[in-house]
Amino acid sequence: MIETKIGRLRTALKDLLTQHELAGTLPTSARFLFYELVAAGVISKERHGARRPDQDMNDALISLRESGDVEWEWIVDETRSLADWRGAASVREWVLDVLEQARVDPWLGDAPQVITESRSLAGVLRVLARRYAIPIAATNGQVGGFLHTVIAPALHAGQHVLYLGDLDLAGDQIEAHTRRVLERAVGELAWERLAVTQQQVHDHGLTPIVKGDRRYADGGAHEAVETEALRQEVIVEILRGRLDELLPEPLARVLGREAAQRRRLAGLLGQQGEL
DNA sequence: CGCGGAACTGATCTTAAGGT
DNA sequence: ACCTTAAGATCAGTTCCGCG
Repeated sequence: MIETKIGRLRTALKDLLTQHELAGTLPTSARFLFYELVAAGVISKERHGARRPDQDMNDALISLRESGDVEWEWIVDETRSLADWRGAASVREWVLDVLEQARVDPWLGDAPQVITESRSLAGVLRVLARRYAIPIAATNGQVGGFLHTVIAPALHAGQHVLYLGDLDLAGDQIEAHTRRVLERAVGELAWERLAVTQQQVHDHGLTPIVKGDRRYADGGAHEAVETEALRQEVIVEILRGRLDELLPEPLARVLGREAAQRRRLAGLLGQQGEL
């Protein structure tokens, strides 16, 4: 067994992914794995030279995926997507194809909007958002146009916004800016910071790291806790718990009605023959 | 007060160089 | 030939500092 740096990283990654598999938190993202390995003390967040601290891990991850030790599907790439507008042989068949995606709104027209700072967080929360039939978006750091063109038009005054972002200087600035832009566009929102909060840092015994911000003449030293410092499992539970509290009706009942309606509609369409 | 430049947020991949 | 490390690329958008 060769104890190389990349070899150790591969082993640590493989173990970590096995844990994710057992915990049911797959897929995950490279960024989460990185922070979890940092938290576990396997790798350092400190930069040595010009190479970024996550690059060794990414190299290890790529080789694991290419060798087949890690399923490609276990890691989501938040930066890329496929736009697919293909049709079916007939409209009837198309409707049958997409019937699985048809949802009943458990929120009576007032679903909360989830907004995350990082793409990776939105990626791992997406399965939950789908189950609860709510919209989810990542700002991906500082952003302007996207808020005006996509998010604001889908929001209304008073709507619940559940925000998840880093607990640090830049994270606060990003949240404040996001909220300012959206509230100026649609009016006051029921804005709630779900994570990371000072309370969670306390409850989960998280240790803030000291970050600098070289935009500031004095070095801008400040304490910071990244969202990924809370384990993926914990973040998922935080959102799930809040959504359950906000739901006007237990989710299981709505999902039951939804499935029954789908079956009836599939039955009706099936009797129509070729249209 | 306006503006340019630098720094920051976010994510991942490729290529070159060095070592065995 | 293969493995590891180093360094670079790419993108949009916001915020802060300092200068004129």
